[in-house]
Amino acid sequence: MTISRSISATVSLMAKQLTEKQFLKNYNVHDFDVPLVTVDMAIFTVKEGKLQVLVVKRAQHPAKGKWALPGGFVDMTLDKTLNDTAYRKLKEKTGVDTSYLEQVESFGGAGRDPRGWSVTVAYLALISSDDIVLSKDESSEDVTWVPIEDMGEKVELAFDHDAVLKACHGRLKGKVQYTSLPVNLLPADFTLTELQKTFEIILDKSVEKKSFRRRILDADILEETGEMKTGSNRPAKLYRVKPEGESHFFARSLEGPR
Amino acid sequence: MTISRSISATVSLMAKQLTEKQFLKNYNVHDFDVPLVTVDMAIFTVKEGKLQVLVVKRAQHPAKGKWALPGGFVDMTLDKTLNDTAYRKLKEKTGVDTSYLEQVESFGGAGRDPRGWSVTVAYLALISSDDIVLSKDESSEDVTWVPIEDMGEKVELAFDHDAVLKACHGRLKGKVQYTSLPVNLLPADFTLTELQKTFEIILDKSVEKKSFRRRILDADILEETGEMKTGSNRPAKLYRVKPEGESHFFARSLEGPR
DNA sequence: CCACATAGTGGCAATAAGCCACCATGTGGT
DNA sequence: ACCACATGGTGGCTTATTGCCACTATGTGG
Repeated sequence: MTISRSISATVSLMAKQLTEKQFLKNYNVHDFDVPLVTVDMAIFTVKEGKLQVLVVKRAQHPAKGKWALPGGFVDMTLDKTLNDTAYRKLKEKTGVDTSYLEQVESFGGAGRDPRGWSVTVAYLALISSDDIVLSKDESSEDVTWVPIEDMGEKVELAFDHDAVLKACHGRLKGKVQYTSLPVNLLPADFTLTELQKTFEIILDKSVEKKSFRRRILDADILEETGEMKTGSNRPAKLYRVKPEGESHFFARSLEGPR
Repeated sequence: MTISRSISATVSLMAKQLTEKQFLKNYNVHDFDVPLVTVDMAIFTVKEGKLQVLVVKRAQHPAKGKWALPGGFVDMTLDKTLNDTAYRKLKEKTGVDTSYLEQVESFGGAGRDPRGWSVTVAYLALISSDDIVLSKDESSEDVTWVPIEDMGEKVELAFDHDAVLKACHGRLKGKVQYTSLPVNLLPADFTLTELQKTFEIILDKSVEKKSFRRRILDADILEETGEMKTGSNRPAKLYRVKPEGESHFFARSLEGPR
């Protein structure tokens, strides 16, 4: 039984605690109020023509001062489910309380956090950049958007958050191939061209205009607002997502050029 | 370090322990060896023309005597990752140590287990019924296969395992639409008709023969063994999965008849 | 008032699935 | 030995969906 710790005062307590836990486990008795589980999330938005992720500078040890995905411990007094934790964290960091949210994968192991065996449940969130109200001052945390292409070189993540992010990014790219997910990255009203651009940014490749429009329109998930987006050149029809038309699955994936 | 204590004697310790944990959490110090996390799995096989799931009769409280999905606590002394736990559990229950294994979803909440807030990481496993060596006596647990269609009426699951199973079954059905997953439910060598039947059993609908064969063969994931399956009527070519041809994704989903 | 950029469409080619009839080749009964 | 039968396997057309690309439509701004 190895216990390495800097806080010497707790060492003796820990030893006893470990055996108590072991004992309790053997008798199938558990009623702890602090599950050793965290939720970490990859919150995506499209800003300045780039897919960006929200990262937070850690204010506490371990990895103090390093960038990490937003997240934290499940709070059993506040959260009834894991989803509650995810929504709470999303709200804390972005001010957004309704958005696309999806559980992606859980990462657990002895090596991923210096504090020992831990589990994190990774979530994917998509929000419109319009909705963001970054609460920089609120918790005096440094919060910022980083283009996904800059991750790894310009910004390095603590713990195994690079793997967590990779899983979330992979899920996003995968789903975009055969669903209408990207509508969740746009404001309520948008043009088809804006939607197509969003697809292209996520897939990092161009999409054929006619095919794209047919696909989306035939799916019958959008409705015209009646308004037009005016600005430069020919105005474009504005669309919004039909009620309950949120997540449509297509029979074929969005292919690239032959 | 002795672990000899009666359950009643631990009650008072429980209160202190909670505060110790709270203390530790506040200082971001965690080094417990018993994460309050379980892994539960839906182990599928196809037997007697039916998709079946492995269930275990619980030998201990809570839900003693009720059926449940196989699973259990992460053992930090044995498991380096969550996948290790899953593989260990799979081996314990079926004797199989290599098979298709995939993490599906995590379920966490205050209400899912009477012992309190808990998290389970659900896994999906596919094994060939040939490989099974049920270890009934080993842990004196009652272990049995149940056709998925009998779940709910003939067999009820403890905790929220019905939801866990539903998620795993849903994942399986979803993936079978556009991958070659079912090869993992067959023995090493099989005929195309056997593979097609497996698809049909999982999807619970018939699949067009020619379309199916084209799809699989064009994907170039199988190779002929050179042997023929003889038995009744015209013998059929035997195939096996090419090395690294395990999980092929198709551009289009497997549709039913129009 | 005209060039231009962007919105939106027509129509055919290419791809992959559905459909179904037909041929191939064993086993087993007489 | 032979033939009915069940199952394996294929040819070839139809249908559905996407790719392709040129062409038309309609505003803005000089």
